[in-house]
Amino acid sequence: MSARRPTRQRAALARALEGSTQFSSAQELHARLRNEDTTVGLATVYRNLQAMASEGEVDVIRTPEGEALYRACSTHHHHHLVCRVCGKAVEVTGAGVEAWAERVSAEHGFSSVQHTVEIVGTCSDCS
Amino acid sequence: MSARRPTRQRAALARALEGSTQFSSAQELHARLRNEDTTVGLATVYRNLQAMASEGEVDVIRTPEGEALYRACSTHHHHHLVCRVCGKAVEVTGAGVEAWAERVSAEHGFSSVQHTVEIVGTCSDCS
DNA sequence: CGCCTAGTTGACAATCATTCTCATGTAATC
DNA sequence: GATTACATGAGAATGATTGTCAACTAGGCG
Repeated sequence: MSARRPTRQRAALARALEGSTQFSSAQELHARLRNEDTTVGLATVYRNLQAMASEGEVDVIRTPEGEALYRACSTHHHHHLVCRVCGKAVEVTGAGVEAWAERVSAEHGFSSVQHTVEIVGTCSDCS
Repeated sequence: MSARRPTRQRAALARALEGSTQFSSAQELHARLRNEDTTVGLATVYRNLQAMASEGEVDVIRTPEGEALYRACSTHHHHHLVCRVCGKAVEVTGAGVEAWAERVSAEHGFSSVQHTVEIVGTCSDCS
């Protein structure tokens, strides 16, 4: 919970994340920074992404291939609707889903549940 | 879509999958086979797992670390409630969730949608 | 302002799951 | 039994991610 120290690298990474509404891989973010003025080490990108994720500042999803994708994210609980072609992501909420997850978990005696919901499809621009 | 050829290795893998109700990684399955009489190459395990997954014979989920886990699975559409401690997995269905996913997708102009829902918690035995 | 200390960084090696390569094996067909 | 196309296995290759460790720097202190 210690306040992390603001650094040039961290700021650049945050900027790169804010600059896109789509999910990007760590590698992409690293490359994007490299193409600009700022140079940030790959390990640093990973470290900060991890830190930001555990602070809830970014969201993480996984491609079917298992690669992690990150995106700056508002802090309320929500899920994603992702275009499989262009990667565009829309945040969606669903009170019904939350309730369903709770109920199902309780029915089976599970506690401390978390859930992930990802919807993948083809958006109107790409179909 | 060609019928795959039945082989000793494929059968052994199928048996290993049937033998457990929990999700197992490809590495685990490979090790389990190795400990028994049957020896199956790691590449073969991956190849068959992949083939079986695309035929819908097994389900695939990903650990938070990105490792793929497989499990023999009945063919109807459903989701999983997984214990984060012991790995026990319960199949759950939720008509409400399906409907919600459809509606949300349509609202945003998405088509050909697929969705994944995973609920992770601590089961009664492990809490 | 100059110094100290602990958190940060970056280059690169190391890991680890997964995929690729290609020579060899084998099920199905004739 | 001969043929052929698909399957297998050993090991190399890949590629994302993590670990290592010396060099760097933000912030507090005098």
